[in-house]
Amino acid sequence: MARNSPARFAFTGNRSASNKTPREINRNLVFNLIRTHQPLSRADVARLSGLQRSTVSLIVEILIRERWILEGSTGRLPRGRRPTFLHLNDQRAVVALDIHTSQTTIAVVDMGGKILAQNIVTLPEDPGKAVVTIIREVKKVLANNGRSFDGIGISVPGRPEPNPAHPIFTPRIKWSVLNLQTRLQRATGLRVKMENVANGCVLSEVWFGDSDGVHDLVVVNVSDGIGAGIFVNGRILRGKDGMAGEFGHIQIESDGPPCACGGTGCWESFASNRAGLRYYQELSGKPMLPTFDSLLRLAQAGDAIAISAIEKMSQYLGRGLRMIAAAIAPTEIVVVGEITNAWYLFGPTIEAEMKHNSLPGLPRLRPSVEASTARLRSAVAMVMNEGSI
Amino acid sequence: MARNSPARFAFTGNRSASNKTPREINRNLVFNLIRTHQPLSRADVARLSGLQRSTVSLIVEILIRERWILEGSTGRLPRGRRPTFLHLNDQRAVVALDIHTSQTTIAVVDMGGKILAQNIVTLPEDPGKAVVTIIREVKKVLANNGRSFDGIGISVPGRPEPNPAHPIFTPRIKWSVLNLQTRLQRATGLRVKMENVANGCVLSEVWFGDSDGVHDLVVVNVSDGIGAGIFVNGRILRGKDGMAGEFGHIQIESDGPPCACGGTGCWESFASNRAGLRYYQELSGKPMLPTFDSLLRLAQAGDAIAISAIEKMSQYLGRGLRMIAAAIAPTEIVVVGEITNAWYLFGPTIEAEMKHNSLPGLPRLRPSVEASTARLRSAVAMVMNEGSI
DNA sequence: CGAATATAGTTCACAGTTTCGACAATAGCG
DNA sequence: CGCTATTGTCGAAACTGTGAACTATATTCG
Repeated sequence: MARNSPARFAFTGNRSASNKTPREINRNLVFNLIRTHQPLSRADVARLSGLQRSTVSLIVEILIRERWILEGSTGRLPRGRRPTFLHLNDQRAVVALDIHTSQTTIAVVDMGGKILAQNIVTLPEDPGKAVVTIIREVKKVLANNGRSFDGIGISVPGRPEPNPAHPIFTPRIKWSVLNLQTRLQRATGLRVKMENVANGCVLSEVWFGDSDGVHDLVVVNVSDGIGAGIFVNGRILRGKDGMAGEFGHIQIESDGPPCACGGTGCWESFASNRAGLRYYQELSGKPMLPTFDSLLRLAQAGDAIAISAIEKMSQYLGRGLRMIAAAIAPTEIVVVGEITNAWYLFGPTIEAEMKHNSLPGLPRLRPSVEASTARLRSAVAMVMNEGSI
Repeated sequence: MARNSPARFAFTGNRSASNKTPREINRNLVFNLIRTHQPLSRADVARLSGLQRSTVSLIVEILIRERWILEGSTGRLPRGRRPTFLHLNDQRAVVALDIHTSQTTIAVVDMGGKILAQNIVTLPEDPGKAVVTIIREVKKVLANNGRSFDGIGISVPGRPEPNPAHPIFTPRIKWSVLNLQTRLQRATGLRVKMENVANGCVLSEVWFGDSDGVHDLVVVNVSDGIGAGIFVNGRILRGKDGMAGEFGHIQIESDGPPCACGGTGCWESFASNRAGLRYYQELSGKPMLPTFDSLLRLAQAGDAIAISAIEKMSQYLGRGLRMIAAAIAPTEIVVVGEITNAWYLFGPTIEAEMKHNSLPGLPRLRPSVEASTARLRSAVAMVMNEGSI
């Protein structure tokens, strides 16, 4: 009656495989191993991938011919033939745009994630002029570098999913980012990719992170609003129209303040930078501070009211992260935003609030180090990643 | 400067591919096509899969030899050779267990999802006796059927993820479900798989659903508590220790009633069946009704207080679904539970509340038809699915 | 100094796949 | 009966990874 159960039937997708499929898979595997572990010899790659040395040699030959990787120096071993190290072709690079409401950074990043050049531009208020300025600056970068560029990656706040049915969900940026994408593409001839900030940071973590087993991860971007990038089962959870991860607009109190989204009591009304500034105003009775950085500086200087405001903001942050933990149960939550510049003021309160009354198995919490670097590096991942994440 | 960009580098996983890999992929593809679209001729499969007819023939030969599928009758066409229809081998079946707090259903389900036999057992309170009863009943089923069984699939409330670090999270079931799994396996020699109810319904939707492009989907199980199964990017989102989808324990009011999880103001305290019963008690001043079904019957009979209680419960359900929509942005939310037996009392209020102050792009909302069937059918998917979903 | 040992990288015959064109089987239609 | 269309099979060709044998190169030890 019982039957030995040999093969079962996995869902391997809806596309059929040809006899070229294994090469495609192994090519990706070899390249990604070199990308993340460089320098590496052919034999190293064979050991890490489980492929035969002969197969690795064939694939490496292709990758060299296509100028993705280069042969470098030879290594030294206790005995035996010396290995030839392989590494990424660092002549190939992308242009990275990191667009904020206040300022925009334009940079050159090589395929290994190294930032080779970087400058900050303040964009004009006028939508049309802003786009023109960006295009001009990008062209300047392209002209001033002898390198070949593989594309342009843009990190933007909001949700730049190209669905004509819904307007782009980019609060507080007046000009159309979608417009920018097509115009840049036409002006430069390069592939232009765009990603939400939080998703961009996820890509950076995944492409340049040192963890081999890429675990489930949520990146929470705390800024004027709060958005999250969700990485689960090896892919970014985008959802319909790219709207997944909008935890900032989840109602956490029924009698909360109104939000720009039309609702009331949204999490970001209680836990964003703007909420922190509001708390300071309410507690101090003084006029609203001009920037969140000024609140941080006050708190760092020991201002009791500023510290209280940050305390309150942190409590709500922790409560929201608890919500994310219950919904997604990631192994790790990474926080991005201005608050990471003074994490010691936030972290303990956030962690305490998360631990309070939560389900078992809380995720690790970690502030992003060098988030601006992460945003720029994400451009590489955007250009390289062909919709596979 | 610009470079034509041919191949990019997808993350295709960490395992290398051999020259047998395409066969494995195509075998799965062919089988799943036949499984979901039967009956189908070889030529049909070739058209649907994009594979050559010759390749399909080779794979079909294997599937027939391994007794997964059978050749059936021949079709009739306007002209040309008559096709031979292929269909699942309906002699192969699994045993399905649908465990509730109150009662347990045991059934025989063939690979096509047809329920061949079914009987309901009331389990003794005592943990040890309950397990013994289940094993006895399963053995009875195995003996009374001439069929060969591929395994046993069990649908349980709670989170039966096998992590020794955390106790199984199965509220209100006293005996260890993990214990049941190993003991059943030993007693029958069959592979025994277990899944949370909500995830099981997701599996049913995905394996037996008529949609080809399997979209993102969240199944919300409304019962004594509320749990959700999340299907995104072609896989179930399980999260750390299988704890993803615990929306029921997200705090939606800071001053809410205490919850069994230790927190306060959890969504399920406001929107579960128990909440509905509590509302009725509060509004009527009468003692607590014995079952949720009795509340439904009162409302169906026109009892104004019962209807009010359901109204209140529905509002909170809608609010929570809005939360799920913001977090996951699925294309569809399927509701499972007793409330689907009187959906007309709940649906309109839930939908109205969801629409109220939500982000653009709300998911479709749909009550599950025949949820008990879905739970039983999920056993097939559990047994067949080798961790690929 | 030379042999032994060990490692890196290459070569080649072979087996597993899909593809693609050719072909046989089969049916309807004029 | 011949024409056309469709299904299913066959076989050569192309692509791929495997695994053993082989070359290249370095260290160590007698």
